Amino acid sequence: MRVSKEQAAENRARILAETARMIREAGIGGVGVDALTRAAGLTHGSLYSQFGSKERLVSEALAHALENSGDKTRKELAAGGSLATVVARYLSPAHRDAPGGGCALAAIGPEAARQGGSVRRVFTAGVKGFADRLAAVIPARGAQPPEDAALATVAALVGALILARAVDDPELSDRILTAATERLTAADDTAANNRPSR
Amino acid sequence: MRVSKEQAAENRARILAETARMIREAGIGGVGVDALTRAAGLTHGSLYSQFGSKERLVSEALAHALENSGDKTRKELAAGGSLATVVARYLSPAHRDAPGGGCALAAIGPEAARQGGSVRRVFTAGVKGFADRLAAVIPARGAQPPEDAALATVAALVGALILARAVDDPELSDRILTAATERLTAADDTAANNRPSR
DNA sequence: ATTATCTATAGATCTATAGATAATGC
DNA sequence: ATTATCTATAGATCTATAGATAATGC
Repeated sequence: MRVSKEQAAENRARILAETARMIREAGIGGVGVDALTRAAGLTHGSLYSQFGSKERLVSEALAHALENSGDKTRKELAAGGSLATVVARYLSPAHRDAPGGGCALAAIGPEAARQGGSVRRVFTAGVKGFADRLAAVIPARGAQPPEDAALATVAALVGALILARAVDDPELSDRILTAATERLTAADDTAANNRPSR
Repeated sequence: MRVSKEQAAENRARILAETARMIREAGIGGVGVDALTRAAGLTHGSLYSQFGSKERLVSEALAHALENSGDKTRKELAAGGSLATVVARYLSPAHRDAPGGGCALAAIGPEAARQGGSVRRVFTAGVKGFADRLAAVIPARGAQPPEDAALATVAALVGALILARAVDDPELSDRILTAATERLTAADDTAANNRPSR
């Protein structure tokens, strides 16, 4: 059953969107090609003519997910948001409880290290992109250049979100989020503390 | 072929040790019961009489791995080490490059959130234990109680290790480790900066 | 007699491929 | 004629169970 060019493009977009969601929810190894294509209303056979392999589909879906997250941050900052704005959203209970639409870095983290080249490439670009965006708004602190401070901040954000999701104690989970938020936004205070008080 | 009590205990210990290593290297979903038992020189059938299920084996192996890591930190601190000592080891290239013997929190992170109750329980205890150990040596900073500062530190450590392992750019990987190390050990400076200089 | 381990196997599920189908787009 | 999708299937691999085996420990 052939389908119109637009229909095919729509199908492709739907597979990508569903895959982006499902791999963040279940992990890359946690979903099979059958579940991925079925979620888009297709059969698994069609995946191979469109993407060639599961890994290629996954790397494209990962890129899709990271672009969406990047857009979110960019818009937030363009609208006058600060580092604290981004941190507050990233470490919110809402983000913790909805991994399917959230940060892919925190969703697949260690699994990414075990994937093929295309997935790792996309993941690496995602880390760089996130850090670059934060570097532009990060307050200077000590001798550390903003690029390094931004990398450390990305790591702290990802780590806190991962732990908050993994622990089975809701109170501890909340505390991880608030403690990391305080720590990351107290950077402003630190800079202020180093200046003479007014 | 029955085997002596001691032999059986040895076999059990060997399965646990191999599983602890293999799940940190490949993830929980990344190794099957056949590979796990074969690494200990047994067949997969024997696993079910000893542990009953893969999940039970995995949660015991995870506990084993986290105990070993805890011992490492405890010894370091007992020998006069500071927070900086622990951070330097945790964020060393050696730890990054040897996940099989390293921190299980960073090795299975997001996957833990998708596991059954016993695995999540052990993981949660691991996070608490690590934070407790660090809280005892963490320098006071601002209004944040040491317990919260310790949680934020654990999150930053885990996140940095995960990202350093996942990116495929060796320079970026090193920079993530050094940037996070600086950020976490600069806490001492911060406290010092808040005091009158001598 | 008990039991740790092995062998054999069931039943799912996984990725991938080959060939058929049927509608599009020339 | 081209091609997006489906059906059927191959070949691995996965977790788990049942029953046999053979040595221990009473």
